[in-house]
Amino acid sequence: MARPRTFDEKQVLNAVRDQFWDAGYAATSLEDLMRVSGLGKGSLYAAFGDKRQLFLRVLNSYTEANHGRLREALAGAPRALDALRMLIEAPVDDPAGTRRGCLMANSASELGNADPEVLAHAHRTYETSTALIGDCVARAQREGDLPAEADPVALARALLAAQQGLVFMSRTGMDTATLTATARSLATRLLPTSADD
Amino acid sequence: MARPRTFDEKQVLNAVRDQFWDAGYAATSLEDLMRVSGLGKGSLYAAFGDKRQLFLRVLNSYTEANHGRLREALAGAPRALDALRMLIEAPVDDPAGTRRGCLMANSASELGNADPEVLAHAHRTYETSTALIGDCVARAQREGDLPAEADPVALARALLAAQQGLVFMSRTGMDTATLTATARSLATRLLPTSADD
DNA sequence: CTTATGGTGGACCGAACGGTCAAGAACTAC
DNA sequence: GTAGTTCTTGACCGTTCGGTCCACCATAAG
Repeated sequence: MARPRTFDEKQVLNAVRDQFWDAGYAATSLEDLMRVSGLGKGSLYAAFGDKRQLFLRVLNSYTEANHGRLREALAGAPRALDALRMLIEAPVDDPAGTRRGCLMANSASELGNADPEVLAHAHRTYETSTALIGDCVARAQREGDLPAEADPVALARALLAAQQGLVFMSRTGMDTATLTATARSLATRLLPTSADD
Repeated sequence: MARPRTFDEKQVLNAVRDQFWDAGYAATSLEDLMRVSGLGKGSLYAAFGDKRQLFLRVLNSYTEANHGRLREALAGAPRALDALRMLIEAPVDDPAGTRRGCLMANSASELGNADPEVLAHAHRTYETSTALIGDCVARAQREGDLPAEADPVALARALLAAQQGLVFMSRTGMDTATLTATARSLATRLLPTSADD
């Protein structure tokens, strides 16, 4: 009935996400968004609304994708403890050139005070992550790999904080070897097993 | 010989620091800086150079002040272990209204990809912090409060990562009680004592 | 006093910003 | 074919940006 779109929405959102991820929200101009998406201003506005709406949409799809991957990783691991270890050591695998940190964390840092919605989104994201990790901790306890007396949620929060801290250090350009050592150090202390002692 | 300045440099730098801290670098305009400092554009430029130079100067004095305070806290504590505990639990004390995170961390997140100098500064900062904390860990080991077999620097890095992670969670608006519990959870696991076991 | 020196504040600049809009192009339904 | 609808493009708008510049001012030295 009408002219069809010439762009793929997912591709555009990915390109826009990378731009925001690389430069931050404020430092990304509409011209940047036009360049990376290949769309004109009018098309961008008609399809996604203004800059902030587009950003929030990107942020949402980013965290949803992240949670999906986290869910898979935690559910798919043969032993829950392995999944938790990988969670902590994952930040290390980022190639040295692409240490952009976590888009959600970067955005919360940049826009926290100015945009309560971003802060609220970050808060919700961490709650969901905590729940996912907490379930995995409980499973590891049932599997006998973690002491049963620990509170799964408290440990999950500790793991999440440690992971975010690691992502941060990674972003500052810490060399891979040191980063790996730090991740191991944290994993060993936060995820004690009888083998470690 | 000439007209004296009518402003106090430290006051101006503090005001400017708070502005950058609240709004971030890109979202802070020269008009904002004029408002919070009470100076005209000409005075700002004559005294501190352009926006970026002023920002870098603020960042430097911020981290220096932070390291000074850290040095004092670590050196002044009767027992080193107490200082390390306080290091981890400090993020909790931030009043709920002023959860602005760490200026250095926020800046690295916002400008990391765009300004290598900021990234390098963050890297140097973390190295210095690690050294300070590492010394304190070694002292705690000498005082018999921490297992002697652990590598002080590795533990220092783990503590630093955990602390940065906590500051992050604090920034997202996590309620104080949960934040406290998370800090305790981390402190207990990263700083084990015979009493805790 | 006069003069030299540096501080101050605001007018001014070109560029870039986010956002709007209208005219035309590409498609489907008929 | 024609009509109707959506998408695309780029010109255009007012605002704000970071930065420069200069006339003016307050002081100290002589």
